[in-house]
Amino acid sequence: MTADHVFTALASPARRELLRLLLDEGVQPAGRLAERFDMSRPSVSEHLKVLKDAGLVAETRRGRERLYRLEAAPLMEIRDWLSPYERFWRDRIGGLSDLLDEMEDEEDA
Amino acid sequence: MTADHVFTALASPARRELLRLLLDEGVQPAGRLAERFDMSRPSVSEHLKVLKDAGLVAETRRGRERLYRLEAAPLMEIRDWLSPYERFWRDRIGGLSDLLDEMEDEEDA
DNA sequence: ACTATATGTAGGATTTTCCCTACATATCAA
DNA sequence: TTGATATGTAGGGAAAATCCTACATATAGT
Repeated sequence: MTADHVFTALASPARRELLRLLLDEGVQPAGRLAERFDMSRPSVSEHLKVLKDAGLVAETRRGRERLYRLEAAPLMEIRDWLSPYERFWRDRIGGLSDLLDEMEDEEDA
Repeated sequence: MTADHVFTALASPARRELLRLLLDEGVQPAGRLAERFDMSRPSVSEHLKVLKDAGLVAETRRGRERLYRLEAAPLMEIRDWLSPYERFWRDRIGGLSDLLDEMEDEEDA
């Protein structure tokens, strides 16, 4: 459930696709999700486990199937991690921070 | 330089730390960056290469050293990827989308 | 030219990830 | 109870990531 787990979970295209499916199509049982992949069902199940450990999905048991739903909250951590960088690429267009960076660099020149 | 490369690059704590150092302290030569890590200098060099391939850093040669600078633009892609999920976790507090998700789920009930 | 410095690359050992095929478990339906 | 369905887990093999120690290359300084 740490930020590290979240970054790791997002590193896999298959897992990002799982999140997308849950976002676009809502809660679904594991089997229905697995159908969409060019991969064995147990492998998809493993990916779901990684997502669950990262807190990105939650499961609810309904009869013999398990419904997975998106838990987007951990993505807030990614957003928070990202935000300090926004300033940087916004300013680069103006070129001001470029100048500042150059000056900073002169420290060891 | 694809989004996939960026996600992969961000999956490593060492590489995220490199980005943070460049953000907080500005342009630096490879050696000064490597000093901060509990890891061999060549390993840090490899991490820098991964970041460079992802477009997250750029290098400039100055004499015998290579200055690395942050290139935050690819992080915009991450931000874009993230944005569709914002709606989701914002709404969950109100509980409205929970209801909608439940309804969507009833499709196959 | 010669030595020291800054850095990337090669090659390899270890660990981790990814994906598969069995198999176990639980539930549903007759 | 019996058989089918839905799903997770075990075990293992192949591929990729990670990190290391040499080594090669280029520049700086004397």
